[in-house]
Amino acid sequence: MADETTIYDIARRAGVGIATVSRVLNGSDRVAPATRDAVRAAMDDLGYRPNRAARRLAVRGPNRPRVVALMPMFSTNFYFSASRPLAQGLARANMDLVIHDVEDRPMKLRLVDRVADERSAEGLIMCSMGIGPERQERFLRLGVPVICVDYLLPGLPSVTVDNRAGAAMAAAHLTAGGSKRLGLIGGPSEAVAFRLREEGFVAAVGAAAPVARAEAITREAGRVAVAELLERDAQLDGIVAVNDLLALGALEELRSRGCRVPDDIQVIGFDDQPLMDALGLSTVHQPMPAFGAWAAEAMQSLLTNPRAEVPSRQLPLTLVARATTREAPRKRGK
Amino acid sequence: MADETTIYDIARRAGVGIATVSRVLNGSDRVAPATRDAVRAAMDDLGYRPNRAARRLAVRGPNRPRVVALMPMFSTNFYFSASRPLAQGLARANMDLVIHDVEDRPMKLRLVDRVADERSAEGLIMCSMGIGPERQERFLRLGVPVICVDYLLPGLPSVTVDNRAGAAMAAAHLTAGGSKRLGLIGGPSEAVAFRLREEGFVAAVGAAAPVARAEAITREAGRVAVAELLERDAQLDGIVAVNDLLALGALEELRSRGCRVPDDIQVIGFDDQPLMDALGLSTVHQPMPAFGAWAAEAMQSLLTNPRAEVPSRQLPLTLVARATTREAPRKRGK
DNA sequence: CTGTTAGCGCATTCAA
DNA sequence: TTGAATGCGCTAACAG
Repeated sequence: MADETTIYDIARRAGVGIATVSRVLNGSDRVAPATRDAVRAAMDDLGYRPNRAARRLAVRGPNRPRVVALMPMFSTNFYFSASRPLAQGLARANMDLVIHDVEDRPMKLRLVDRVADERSAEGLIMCSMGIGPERQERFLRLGVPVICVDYLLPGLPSVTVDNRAGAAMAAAHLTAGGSKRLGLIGGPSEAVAFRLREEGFVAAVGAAAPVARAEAITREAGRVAVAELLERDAQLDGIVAVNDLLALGALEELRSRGCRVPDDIQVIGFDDQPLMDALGLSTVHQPMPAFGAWAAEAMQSLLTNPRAEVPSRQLPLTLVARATTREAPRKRGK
Repeated sequence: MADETTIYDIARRAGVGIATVSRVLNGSDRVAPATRDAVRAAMDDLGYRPNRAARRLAVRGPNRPRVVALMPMFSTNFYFSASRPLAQGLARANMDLVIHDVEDRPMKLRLVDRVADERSAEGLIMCSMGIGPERQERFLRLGVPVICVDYLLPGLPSVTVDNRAGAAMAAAHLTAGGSKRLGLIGGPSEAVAFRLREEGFVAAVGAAAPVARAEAITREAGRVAVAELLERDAQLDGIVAVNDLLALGALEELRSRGCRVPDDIQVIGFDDQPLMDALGLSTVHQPMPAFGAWAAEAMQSLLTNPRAEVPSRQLPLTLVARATTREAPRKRGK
């Protein structure tokens, strides 16, 4: 918008030819110091910024594919764990990765439309979020593959886990350990994964079980949530949290109230993010790096052969029994 | 290299004009299905990939500044914590962030040269690593600002902490708590920050103190390292680790051997990465998000005004006394 | 519906 | 040391 000054402008301003401008731009030493300074002065005056696209086109720079990944980093450690293999996989395939931290829905739409409008990427990775049908259609027409990570979208390749089943598994584990009255700490409802886990829990335990939705993915929010749960039913003897941090917060609150875990109340989280083993939290393990690895591979094959058949994949969820539940630990206890 | 086919090639191959090719490329519906298919077939045959630079130039797409950040994500959680504010800050300033996970020195050099050769970025952020003088000079000539995060490089704006002082502070804390014989768990020597912390420790405690360098930044490596330390001096009663994960591993090993921490041996880490409070690890706190925030701001001002004076900044390190050391916790204990 | 013709902003010969 | 001319690959009118 504001940046429309070109080398022609500055050439005129400095009273030289565009070739000279180009020279100082590229740090050539075949320019008289005097003219160089004049050109630089002109550039400063006009607030000149070289146009990257034009430069690359002119130098016939390699046309490395670029893929942009949209992710709500806010939530958890999940994205960090998933990003690494993603970045490495794409790098190996010689592709650039642009990561955008999406804060809300409007921002998501803006970014998505931007890559479509500006053709700024040859591939799009949506993490934990969808993309409207019309936009999906648009990318299809543009020939820009879109894949989903941690989000199931019919018609698009995606990696997911069965969140419902995972939550049910967690509940069953507590029940097997002897808990009779379970409660759930849910998460912000914008996150589909949390909603699904909540559904899975309710389906398994019954609609009568108390549910408290944390407002953020923090330990503090977890503490608040258990408090709410206990207020609704002081007899609760089992807590399922849709996320490890929430479970950790619950744990802290319970302990500070003198509750013994897992003797009085069992607690289980979800994700098995790093260090949960050190903290002894029982949880549902999600193979986070596998999400990123799959995405990198899927994108690569899609960019190699646009009509490639990339099957969606459902990653396994495994229960990891540790110190906050009563059932005997099995494998994966690490 | 391999990708030199242009719309001219596919136009000829399909027996149509380049405009038509461009149309199918952009998903226009003003193309006869038959010709569309023919064009697509031609594109497939020739393995055509549109040149992004050319498209952007043609559509007069906005010339959003791009900054690439090189970081060795391998090491720790540090980069994750620092990346978020970086990404958000740059996004707010309307700049694109390309993150590269650098695995080793050769890779670093390749990437650095690439952004210089291809003029693929208007700004460069080096995390925890340097850039040779000649390359630095080259970027200067190209007018591409380079800034350093977690690495002190004379002549370049940088954010750092005083790693030496931090390690000394850690050692002093153990001493104040009564430890007489300290040992250090160092890190891989490629990482300058670890080297500096080691130096700081040695300077404070004396060259006679045992040092064991972990081969990786993992708890397992930490266990191995303490074992080595104890073998060298079974009377050790204080361990300083250059990183939290290493300290955690040490803690595990010590406990598994029946050592009581902090009664028999005090342990302190470095970084204060997330969850360290929950684990009760005493450590030296590093304001990780501040690194990213500074970088975003510095880069923005540099791109706004190339000749802006961006002063380097040294962030404060604070000691956080928790359950693995004997000194009474002060502020920041959380 | 489709082909022709101009640029987009810059790097680069090639002369001067 | 410098300037004029040419082309990079593609999109966008403008004719047909």
